[in-house]
Amino acid sequence: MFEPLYRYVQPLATLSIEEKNILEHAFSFRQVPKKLQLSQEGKTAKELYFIVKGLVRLYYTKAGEEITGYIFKEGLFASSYESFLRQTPGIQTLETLEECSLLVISYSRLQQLYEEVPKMHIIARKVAEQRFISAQLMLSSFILDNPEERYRKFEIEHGDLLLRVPHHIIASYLGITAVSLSRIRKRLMK
Amino acid sequence: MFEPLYRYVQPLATLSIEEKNILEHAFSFRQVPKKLQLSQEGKTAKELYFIVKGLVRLYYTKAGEEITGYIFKEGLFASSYESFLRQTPGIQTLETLEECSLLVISYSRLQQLYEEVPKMHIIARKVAEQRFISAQLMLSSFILDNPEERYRKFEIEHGDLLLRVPHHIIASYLGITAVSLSRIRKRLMK
DNA sequence: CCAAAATCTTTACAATTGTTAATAAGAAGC
DNA sequence: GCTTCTTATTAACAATTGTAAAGATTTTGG
Repeated sequence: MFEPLYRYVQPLATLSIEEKNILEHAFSFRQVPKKLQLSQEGKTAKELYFIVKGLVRLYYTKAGEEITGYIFKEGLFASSYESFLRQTPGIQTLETLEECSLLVISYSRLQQLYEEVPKMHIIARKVAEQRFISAQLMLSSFILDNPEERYRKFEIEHGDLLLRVPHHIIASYLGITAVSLSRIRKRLMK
Repeated sequence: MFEPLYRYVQPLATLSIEEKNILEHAFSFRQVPKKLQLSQEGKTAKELYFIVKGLVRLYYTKAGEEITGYIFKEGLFASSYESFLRQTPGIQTLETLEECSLLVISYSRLQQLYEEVPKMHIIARKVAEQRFISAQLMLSSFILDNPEERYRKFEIEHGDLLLRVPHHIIASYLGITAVSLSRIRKRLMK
């Protein structure tokens, strides 16, 4: 159950058996159904999730429409980070796209974990740095690439999601409409 | 000289006089001219900069054109983060837009600082988290807003830069061409 | 198993942006 | 001071995207 988490954390810092034990008691396992909202727009996100199995998406609401900001896969931490880190109401909603197996930790329990395992600061720093690099990479794709190029890169990096996730969700993630995505796909077929 | 740095770090963690002393010896002061490249595409970024005075921009090169990814103002840490954090060659170039007063620390010296002042892990974690939130905010503007809205938000948040930075640089930062920016500005005048 | 909802594609038209080129004004360098 | 480079705007046209609506197909839920 904890193997995927260790596979993620291991390269960031080496944990002793004792530290691993504390870690395992800090997280709780939770199985959740599809379409469950883990945190909601306007509310403060109280938990951080590590995805053992399943897909979770983060979205914004604009003019009644849901605009996807990120799609979290297995083996990643997922959260409405802005709200979670600041512990203030945010504008993001976190919702499962599939039935999910999650490892869950609350904000307060995480702060406690920082005290108990100081090494967690190093891990959290590196996780934050990685997330920042990943966000910057996505950002660069928006200023460097046009929608078609962005779709092509998505296909290469996350081709599996094209079969697991509705296309209108992927379209909004790419910053375009479902109609435009359909046109791009048709264009690239030939 | 170190006041702007403390103003930034203070809210993240309280430093003792001793820790401040170590910090001040870790950074060196450097005055640099306009248009100096602090780190270059294809090379590994060796230093992290805190901007005491001046402006620095980070850009990508595509088809011979410079596409701006970020504009760093006074009171911020600036670096080609991807390259600096991973210590591998990156695709970003960091260049001053004005004459700058900088506090400089090398990668190796920073690692040493982590050892000497463990509290630096906490500070670095929070800095990384803030940068991540800021990158995510920019990202959300690309999927939620059209270029015109993005410009309006830029005007509100960074209106001062419209007078300090050439518009074609701001245009590429907004993900549009200088021509399109000029049209948007004209449209909004009326 | 069936009705309702969700998904994907297509069409037609409007709006916006990109591209290329030309011009004019301003700043920088010698 | 003069030339050169940079910057900002505008025009004209092509290409792309957005919007709205319709239809076909698939999936979902009871």
